[in-house]
Amino acid sequence: MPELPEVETVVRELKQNIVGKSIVKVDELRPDTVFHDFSTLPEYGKVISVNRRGKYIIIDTERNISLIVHLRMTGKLIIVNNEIPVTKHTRAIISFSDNTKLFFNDIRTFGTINIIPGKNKLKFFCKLGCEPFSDEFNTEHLATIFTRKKTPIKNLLLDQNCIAGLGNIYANEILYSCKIAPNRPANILSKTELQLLIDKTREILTEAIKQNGTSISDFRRVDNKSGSFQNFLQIYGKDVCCEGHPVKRIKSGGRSTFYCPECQKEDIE
DNA sequence: AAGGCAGCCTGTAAGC
DNA sequence: TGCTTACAGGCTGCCT
Repeated sequence: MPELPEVETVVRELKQNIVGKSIVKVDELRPDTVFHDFSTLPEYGKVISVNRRGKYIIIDTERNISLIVHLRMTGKLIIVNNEIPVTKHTRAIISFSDNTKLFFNDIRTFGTINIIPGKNKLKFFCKLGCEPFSDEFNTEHLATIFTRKKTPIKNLLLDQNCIAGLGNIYANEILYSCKIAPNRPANILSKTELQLLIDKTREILTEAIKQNGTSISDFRRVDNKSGSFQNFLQIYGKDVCCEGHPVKRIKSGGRSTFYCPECQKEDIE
């Protein structure tokens, strides 16, 4: 599942491959993939930058148009030349003037491409929470947004309006690494635990980016290669934790939650 | 207001 | 063997 490290991996590879190329057109092969408010699709010009915000990929162009891609669960951006055929999962194609193309393949069809005027970017992302690597991600900020939130901490880690970029796998890993039980109400976490949460979040995301992300089901890089962080997972999908304790699996916020009842305390230390 | 959860979708795997 | 069912999960929107 593409989460922050997987999206960051794609963004870094796109930077090397499409910056400076002119976008000729964007074709939608399946309805409800490409969204825009233009009466006719605009001229794009060259790609001037590729960036990430949360799990969104932002492609900015010369003519001040932004293509905002969300991979959701199974979306992939694959750089291809003319010889590689469209598959039944190809939802959209971004074509460049040098005849290379960027295929947007997505088995489950939840992924989207939004084409918006650059000036609307702030509005597009206005509800999104803080970036884990930003200064805004600090204990004071977390204490503020967690106040009066009795929701399990795991659910809040997944809430993109609180923190942008975490998904189910990394939320599990971060909480195990902090020895915090996933069902702990967010508002009872201590200042020390919040700091630990911040440190471990950055540590795990940094290592995952270094490993080009986690290919636990079907994440692929732009050259269709896999990431390797799945080899370093400590709790997600495991039967026993690294201390040898049995791992418990529950549903929280409708998602599989793996935790070690021995290591992850439900009470404040 | 806040929180919980169905629904969107399709491929895979398990169960009968 | 072949059908059915459960599951995976990011995000929106509805309901309580």
